[in-house]
Amino acid sequence: MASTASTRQPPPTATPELSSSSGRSATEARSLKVHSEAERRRRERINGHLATLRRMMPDASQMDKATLLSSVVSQVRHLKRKAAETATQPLTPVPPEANEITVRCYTAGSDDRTTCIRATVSCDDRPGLFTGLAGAFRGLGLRTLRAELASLGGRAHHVFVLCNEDGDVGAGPRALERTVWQALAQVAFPETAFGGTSWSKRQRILDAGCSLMYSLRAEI
Amino acid sequence: MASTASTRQPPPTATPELSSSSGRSATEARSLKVHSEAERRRRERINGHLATLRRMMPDASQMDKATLLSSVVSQVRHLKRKAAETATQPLTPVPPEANEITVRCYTAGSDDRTTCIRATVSCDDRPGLFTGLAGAFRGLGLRTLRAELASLGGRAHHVFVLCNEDGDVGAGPRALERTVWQALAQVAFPETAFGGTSWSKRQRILDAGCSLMYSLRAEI
DNA sequence: GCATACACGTGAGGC
DNA sequence: TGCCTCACGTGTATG
Repeated sequence: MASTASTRQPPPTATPELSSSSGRSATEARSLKVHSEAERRRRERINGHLATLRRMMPDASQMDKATLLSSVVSQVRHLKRKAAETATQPLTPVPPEANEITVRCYTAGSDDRTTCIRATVSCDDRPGLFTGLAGAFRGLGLRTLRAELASLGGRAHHVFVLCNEDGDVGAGPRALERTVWQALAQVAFPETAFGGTSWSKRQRILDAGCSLMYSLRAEI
Repeated sequence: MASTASTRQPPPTATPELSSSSGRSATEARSLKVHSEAERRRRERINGHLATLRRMMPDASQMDKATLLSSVVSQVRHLKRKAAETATQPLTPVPPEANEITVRCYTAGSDDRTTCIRATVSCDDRPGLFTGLAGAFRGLGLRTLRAELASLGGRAHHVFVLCNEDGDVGAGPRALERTVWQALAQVAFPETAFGGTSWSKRQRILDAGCSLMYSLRAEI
């Protein structure tokens, strides 16, 4: 099934016996000719666009028409969703209502030497918050590779990607995560006395006093 | 041209005179029948996908097939470009090689009371740079609304959206831009003694000494 | 009448 | 061989 499709040669256009011999009047025959020619032009237009689509789709050179169109349908669906997602996500999303700090430590690159940290902070915004968070990383000897911040309606959401400057994880990734988390918590929620509240496992602590939820995720 | 296309009724499937009367053997006739039926199924598959595409495209209900396909081509092109743009833009792009600080002051919202500033900084990365820039805004009484930072290969690119905390532009937007620009320059390029170099107009200064280009843009 | 667009059945060629 | 896909010319409907 599915012959080469795009490289197929049409048979030499067997000219429909135009004149004489058949039970056709001359005008009938000519009108039939212009008709078939118009129809061929129509086919060429359609197949031209089909060929263009084939070139635009991945691995579509051997697909038959129906399969090609079906893949176009999926591709359009996929692209539409992707465009819609990224259109609302170019910057960090609208700051969520829940207060939350997440810290995840991972190794990037082919060698497992480069340790990266992804940290997010959602909290009430206030003057100096951003500076404070940035300073916290500096104090920990972490370099900021990427950062995104959105502030809206008194709420702020931050995303940071950091790396350990000396490439040394020290006491291990879990301990590093805990340290970062505590440093961020001190800046983001200074009013809350934060001890070493149960980092050992993923947990959610509902602080009834200020109606805040602090959650700590060891994985994502 | 272009009849309703999607609501067209096929003529009642004029069954090709199957048996008898024609100069066909019975097996020939039957094979011809299964052939034409297979061909119809094939057409139905293709047209089914075309109908799906028609539903997905805007205002395509009256298009003929060729026009529909041509609009699908444009749509896919458009979506691909959009997806590619936003895919590489969710974070700030790869840090450019040229050193540059841009500051633009504008009024956001329906009322012209809210003054915003968009500032970008491209420079060599170093520990504490991010903290320094964030601190510069803090020192100027500016609140950071949005921020993006990318650091790659020793280069860093920052985008900030700020607002004046007290909503007061003070000596006017141009003066504010100048102030912000100078503060950022002091952090980003401390080795360069930066005077009040010609803010008055958009300009580019090529500093031959360190092969850096500082450009200042009053508009974007 | 003319132009256009569609569905159809058929022949040809590829696995 | 049979099954599949394609291009073709035709009949027919619409404007």
